[in-house]
Amino acid sequence: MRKGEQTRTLILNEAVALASQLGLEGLSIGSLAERLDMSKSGLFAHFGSKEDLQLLTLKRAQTLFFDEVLSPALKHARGLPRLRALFSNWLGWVKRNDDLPGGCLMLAASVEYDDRPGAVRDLLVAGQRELRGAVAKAIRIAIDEGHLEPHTDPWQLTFELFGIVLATHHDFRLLGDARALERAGEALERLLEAHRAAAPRA
Amino acid sequence: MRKGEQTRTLILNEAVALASQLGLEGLSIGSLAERLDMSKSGLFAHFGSKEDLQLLTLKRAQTLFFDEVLSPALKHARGLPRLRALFSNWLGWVKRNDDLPGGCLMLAASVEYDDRPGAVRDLLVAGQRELRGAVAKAIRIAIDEGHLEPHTDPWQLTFELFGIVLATHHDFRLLGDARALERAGEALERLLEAHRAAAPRA
DNA sequence: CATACCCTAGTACGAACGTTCGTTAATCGC
DNA sequence: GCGATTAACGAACGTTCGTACTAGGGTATG
Repeated sequence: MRKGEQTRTLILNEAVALASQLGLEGLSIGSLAERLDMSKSGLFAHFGSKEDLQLLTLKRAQTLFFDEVLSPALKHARGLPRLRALFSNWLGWVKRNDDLPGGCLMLAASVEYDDRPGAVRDLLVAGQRELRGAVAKAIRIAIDEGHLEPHTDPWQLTFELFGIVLATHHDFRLLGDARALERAGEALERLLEAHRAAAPRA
Repeated sequence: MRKGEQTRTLILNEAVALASQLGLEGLSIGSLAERLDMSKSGLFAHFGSKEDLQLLTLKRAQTLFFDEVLSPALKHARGLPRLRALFSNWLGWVKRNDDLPGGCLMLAASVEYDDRPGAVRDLLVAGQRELRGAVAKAIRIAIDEGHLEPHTDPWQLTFELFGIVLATHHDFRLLGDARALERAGEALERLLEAHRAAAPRA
């Protein structure tokens, strides 16, 4: 890897951490440079504009998410086990503090850009659509496997799962309530129980 | 009412709208003054500092919320009717566009300040605690009335209700998905059904 | 080892930020 | 209606913002 490319990666990693605390808009080139012991201009040269930096920062966070939440879940058995793994990984992502000290960046950016049209918002929407699709697919597979009852609506269940994660994030981050994780687990179980197939096919 | 007091109210109303779009941090005194055809210094004189403006803006939004969501719900019959009214009002708050063009200000501020200690965060936490307490109380009443089964955990149910609202806000605001409101209704029904008392006492 | 390129730092810019100042104009209580 | 109080203004403060330049040193390739 070229020198520039590796410092660029270094910059983006720090940018993800900083943006998770200050938001994508609050993330400033000056403070980012200071954190990395670089000059503002030297850092800026890596990105043509601030929007580029924001987009690449968001993309980096999305990649991290898919690598650490979605991808590992695919290693688990199709159906409920995979769905549970996905949920568990997701909660792990929510509470991770090392490279996301301010909580999920996509979530923060969603609130920030939900009424600000542009490339950032488009990227957020695309990522969210991809995530929803993946969850819904996992649910559909669980139905096919006979783990969930056939009448289960994958999109509705995805919606409710997402709600649990959002509430967990909120309680864990703002209120500092660690019990939110147990609450999330309980909510998941009740949700799955309500849609559990009467008699497993296999 | 004194002259200063009424322009102050005018300022705060506009501040709530602007902050709902740009966040409490993104809300700048200059742009706010421009919107109101005032001078920056004239506006600033009403508040000793930007943090004061932020705090008063947030308080105004909280008052609006309690007046339009919680308070009207108390007029409905104790138990499930009141709980449903509360939820319905809440969804109405989420989708209102006139004075909250950028979505719920408390929610935006929560994401912005969840990792920024200070007076703003404290106010947010206090408001959230009050809200949670009110919802949990409504649930407890519904249990006492025999509408929900006695083993229902009010805090757990409050948590899950909150999750549904959060997911609705997200889908409605970021994805522009109006079906989120129907999804929320369906999720509420499933949740209430799971906790419904077998035989109503009254 | 030499050369070409790629980084990075330095400097400067106009604009916007929150804040303070002194002053004028409007409003209030008597 | 007069005098005291309050509301609003315009200008300027120092700082930080994102963004252009110009050089010079480090790195990788021939």
